[in-house]
Amino acid sequence: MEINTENVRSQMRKGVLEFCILSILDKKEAYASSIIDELKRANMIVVEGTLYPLLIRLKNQGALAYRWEESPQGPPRKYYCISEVGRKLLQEMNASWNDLVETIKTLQQ
Amino acid sequence: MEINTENVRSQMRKGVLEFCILSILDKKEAYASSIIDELKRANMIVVEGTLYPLLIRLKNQGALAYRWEESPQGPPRKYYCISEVGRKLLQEMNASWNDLVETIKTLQQ
DNA sequence: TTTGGTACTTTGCAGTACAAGGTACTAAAA
DNA sequence: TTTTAGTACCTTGTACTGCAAAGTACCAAA
Repeated sequence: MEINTENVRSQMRKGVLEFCILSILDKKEAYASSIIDELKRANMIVVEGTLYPLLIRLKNQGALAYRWEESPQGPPRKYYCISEVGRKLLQEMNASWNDLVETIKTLQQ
Repeated sequence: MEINTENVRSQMRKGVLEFCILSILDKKEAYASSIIDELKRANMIVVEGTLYPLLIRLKNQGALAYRWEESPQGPPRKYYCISEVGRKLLQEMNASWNDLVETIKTLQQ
């Protein structure tokens, strides 16, 4: 078996992606492609097949809402925004993330 | 659907667990139960059914080796220690982790 | 010889991310 | 008019990871 750096990173992304999406949408509403662009800028590569189901999942949980908007070019866009439930979830994720960072620090001493 | 804090934390642990195990074994060799104890102290709850397969996986990848040792009480223990391959893997995981922490910081600004 | 504690192992399931392919709308080029 | 390129959304099947639950085995004390 070989060591695969990409897989290591991919596995670490698990469970953090939702946190990232909510963080992005906490600042301003956005549609899928623009979210992917922002994640890319932050060095977090994510593909469509990952993001779309995730957005739908969060919407079904009541953490997000969306509205359609015409695009200046191309098909209409689905703009997502965070809800009250989503903000609450984001707070919990923030706490969980900070705990995890502390845990790792502890283990490395 | 309900928001489940435990699930949030559990998902975040994914992909980080291997990193934690390697970090622990990088300091000193240990057997499964003692690893679980150390993780618990660091606030990272992990159960046997998770840890044992993970240790076997890492051993099959060549990242770990083990030796049997008699226990003062009870059945013999399987002491694991990190290998050269494991150290290399740990270095990569360290880099990936630091990148991820930076990424999250970026997204929260 | 039975009970309780320690330790290792396996099987089946659930959740997440990815790869790959598909649909549909718009506008510009042929 | 038809074709092509670009944008955007969606779905299906697969791989990997962690967890719950149950099982095996060793040892010592009651």
